[in-house]
Amino acid sequence: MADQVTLADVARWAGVSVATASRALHGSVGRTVNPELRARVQAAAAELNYSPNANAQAVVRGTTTTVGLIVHDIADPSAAALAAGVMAAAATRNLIVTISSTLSDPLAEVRHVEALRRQRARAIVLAGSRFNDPESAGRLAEELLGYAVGGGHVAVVGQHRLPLNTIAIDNAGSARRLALTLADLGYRRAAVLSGPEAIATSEDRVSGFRAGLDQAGVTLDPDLVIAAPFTRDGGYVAMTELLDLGALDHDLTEAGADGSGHDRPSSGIDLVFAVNDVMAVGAVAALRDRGVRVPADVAVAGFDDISTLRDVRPALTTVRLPMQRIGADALELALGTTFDADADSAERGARVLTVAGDVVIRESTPARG
Amino acid sequence: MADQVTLADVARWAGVSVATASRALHGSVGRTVNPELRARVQAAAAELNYSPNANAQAVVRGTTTTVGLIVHDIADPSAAALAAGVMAAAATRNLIVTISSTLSDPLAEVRHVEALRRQRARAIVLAGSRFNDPESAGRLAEELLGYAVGGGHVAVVGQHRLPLNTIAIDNAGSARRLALTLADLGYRRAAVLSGPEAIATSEDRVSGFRAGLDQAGVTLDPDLVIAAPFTRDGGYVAMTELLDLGALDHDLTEAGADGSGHDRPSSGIDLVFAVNDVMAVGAVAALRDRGVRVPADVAVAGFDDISTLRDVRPALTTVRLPMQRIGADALELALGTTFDADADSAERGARVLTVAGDVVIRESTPARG
DNA sequence: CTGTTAGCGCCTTCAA
DNA sequence: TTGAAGGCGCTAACAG
Repeated sequence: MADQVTLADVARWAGVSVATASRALHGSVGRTVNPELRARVQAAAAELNYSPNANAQAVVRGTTTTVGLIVHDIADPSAAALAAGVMAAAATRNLIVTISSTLSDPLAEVRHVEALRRQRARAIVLAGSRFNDPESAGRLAEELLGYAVGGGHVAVVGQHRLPLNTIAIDNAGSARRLALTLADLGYRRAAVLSGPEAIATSEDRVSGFRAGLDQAGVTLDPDLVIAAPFTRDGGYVAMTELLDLGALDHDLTEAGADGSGHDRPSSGIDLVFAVNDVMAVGAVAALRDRGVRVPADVAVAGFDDISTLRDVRPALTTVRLPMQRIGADALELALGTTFDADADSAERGARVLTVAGDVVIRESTPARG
Repeated sequence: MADQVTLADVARWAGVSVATASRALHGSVGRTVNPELRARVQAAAAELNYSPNANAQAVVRGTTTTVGLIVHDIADPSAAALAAGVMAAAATRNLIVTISSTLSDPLAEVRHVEALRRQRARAIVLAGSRFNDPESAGRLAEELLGYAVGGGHVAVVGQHRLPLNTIAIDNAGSARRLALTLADLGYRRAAVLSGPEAIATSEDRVSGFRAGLDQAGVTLDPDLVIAAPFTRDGGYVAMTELLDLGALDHDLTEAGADGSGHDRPSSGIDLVFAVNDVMAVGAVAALRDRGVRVPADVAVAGFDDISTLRDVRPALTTVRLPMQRIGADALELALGTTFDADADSAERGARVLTVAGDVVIRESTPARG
């Protein structure tokens, strides 16, 4: 490995002092340098293939040009959209973005904050799905607060109930409105495909959905809430389980058997709500594989309004969340506020932005007669 | 902003020297430290909320624990999958991943490599789609080589024809095989929806596809190759343009007008190849909006086999690329080899892995009678 | 305008 | 085993 070229090398080669070289290359404030010397320094730098050491700069300047983003899984389209938003906002400020995925490991979340803190990242945007795990939650809070007290800027996407800038996504309220709308359309027997119990986002959507149904006078049978991984395959498996439970039996047997013209007796479900679009797509696939028609035999709704899924047919009823925008806002929010350890949340200016989703009704949940 | 706690603070608080504190916390090689002292130091660190300064460590150690990944657009599912692979591989080595999107700007690619180089990133995985722009290509090569000569580890995904570790994706060959397979199925008049001309990936797929058709004795009318952005909407727009060109006219008018029973005369196309799945989906949407049935009226094929699109119907014929695996391999490849400036490509051990895609025929391109 | 001189926070010889 | 001191690459006073 060839040795790194340092500023001293450049200065020597150009016949100036390191101070001059530094000023010529990066221009100290107020200071100016002779054009001819500067040209010489720049030529030397180019000649020697010099690359300034950002770490050394960070040490002396006490700050970096890096921001950190922590997400659940970058392969999740929703997280990718958020990341794109953060990166776009970062680009306008000439900042570099470091991304890490927690892959559903609460401790990974803590480790990543810790790492970002060591790097002296200028800001951290934490969008890892919240976990319902008290221990890791405590350590996370500690780490985050330690970072913030040290002058770090933070924004949390999804409520962590911490005295930090937050973009709260109203999962519960949005799911509630979705449920109300669907009840209005005539749906009366729903099943839910939820994510892992440890993920609060999923739980909020389920409880909000249930609240909405309650409000509409529709009850949700607890046996019809199936937990599974947050993925497409999770949706497929959960839906299959639901079918094996006989949740839809009237459609496949009774309706055909009695031929009475009464379809969908109260024993069978008429609607499946998956806590995210990806799971919903998996559910639709499972239904199709079993010969169940959507929405003729059963309706399906999701959550997120993932753009790459906007073209699946039947078009999916869902709740739209502007993730890219949220990502950009999160970074701005983080960077816009400084943390003062001696003030309480409000005085300190920790701000909370609440984002509600838009219910989008599409083909997968038509009005029922 | 509260001031940062330094190692000196911790040492003072624990009543030891900074040297001892350093060794207690990170354990220098060969050196060992009294258990009791170490406990005291660790207690002090915890008490003071100490966070080691990774930048300072990087300066003195001359290396970091960061790897950089450069992609076209992280919101592109294909890139996100690659990123997930890189991150997974990085996690096993305790490395942090910095991601940046070039957003189709060739100069951004150069800037990002430059930034990563300053950060003294331990490795760079460059997967930004290659641009057919000689100037930026030259600067990119210069920057990349400068980084490699300085001891940096690099892997390039997609051939850059540089003496660097490369994971070559056989876009042309794969597209060729796709074309051959489709010709075998009976397709005779194809149109192509390509990406921006500056992106080599797109061009390779187009030329490979054309070569395959040629080999099968089918010609591709140059007027039927439409360039558009690499996105879903790009696919939609390009397909609309194609329809406005009258590429499908026989289906919508002639076939109905003459009622001769000869459907699909040689004047109309029977197949549309979009250079990636996302564009293909946009194309299908455009067709649907115009009342054209897929595959009954025209067949559609894509490229990438994006997992979230695996459930769209009709299921899309495409070429499968194992992006996640490629990402992981790319990082391993980069980290596994050291660059020796005084050797040529082969001696130096710059390795080239070629990955071919698998042609996957699905409902969108059934055999034609 | 330029050069000299302190550091920045940390690790690592080198003595003790 | 511990501590003192030098140095990593760079910037920012401070003189000249």
